[in-house]
Amino acid sequence: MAKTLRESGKEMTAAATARLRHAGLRPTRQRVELASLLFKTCDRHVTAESLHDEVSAAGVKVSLATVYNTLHHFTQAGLLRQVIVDSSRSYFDTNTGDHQHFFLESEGMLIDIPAETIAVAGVPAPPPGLSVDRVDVVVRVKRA
Amino acid sequence: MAKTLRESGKEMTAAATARLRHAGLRPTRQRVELASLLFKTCDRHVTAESLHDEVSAAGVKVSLATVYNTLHHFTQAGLLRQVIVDSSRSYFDTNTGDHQHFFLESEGMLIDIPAETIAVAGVPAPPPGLSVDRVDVVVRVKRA
DNA sequence: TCATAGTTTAGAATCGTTCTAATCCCGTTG
DNA sequence: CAACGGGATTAGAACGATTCTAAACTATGA
Repeated sequence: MAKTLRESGKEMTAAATARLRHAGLRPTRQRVELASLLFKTCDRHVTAESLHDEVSAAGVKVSLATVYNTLHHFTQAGLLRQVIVDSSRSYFDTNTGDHQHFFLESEGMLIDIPAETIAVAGVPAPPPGLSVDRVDVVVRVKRA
Repeated sequence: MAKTLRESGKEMTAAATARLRHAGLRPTRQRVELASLLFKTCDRHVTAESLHDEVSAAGVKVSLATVYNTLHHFTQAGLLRQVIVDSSRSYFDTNTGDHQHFFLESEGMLIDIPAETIAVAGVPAPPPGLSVDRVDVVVRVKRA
């Protein structure tokens, strides 16, 4: 038997709520809405503005400030990862595992590259007093 | 015989002027001043603001807008390379060759990693219609 | 149900950067 | 060497992304 839209909506909400609780975040209406959108599908890359547009288009009223707050809270809680590829916008990735990215600057598009396919060798020891936090690889691509 | 300050100043200016001419850039007073500072030593990493502070501290009057214009012109001319490691500021590197970076975010500090020491293997073919422009590796480091 | 601490919000503020339009100056020409 | 023409410089306004503020709201535990 196929699920009704209402039923799958409820499931989403329940899943999002559980995910937030598990991450130690209070499941407010706004966070549940945003989490539902973000984690409905896998490997999403959003900016604050794109997510705000999306949630607005879905007929839900959430302020842009809350989208920013939520993205940061989700990131701190380990639900998202911030990707730095552009000096004027921040991207957030729903894939928090070890992986890298293709970046198509002209369209602000990110594509995941699984960690297994790429290997970085020969990273030198950092200067004394410093330790490696993580190694980011960005493969910048162009049309044609 | 040691050179006087005035003599080395003149040499700097002459070298900077030649470099600008060679790059097809009109050697204005401001560009010569900025080029002298940038290329006096090797492997510098500056932001518009840090360079503006530096040139101002040297007692030279150059507007911030000109620093931005100049950094972009130098980059287009191949004298500088833009480094994207921070979603809120742009860094410019006087080393335009193939190499990578350590980035100490807490202090906005960049350190070059020679291309030879680091190797990236297994970069997959980009999606159809796209071609690789370049591969950037950023080793994010922390204190202690 | 109540209290409280955490959330949300509109709007102002901030920051880095770019734009505008007036002025300036480098290099060429006469 | 003076005049010219177009690129370069500039102050200040404008801009876009993000953060802040302070007031209103709400999830949660007692």
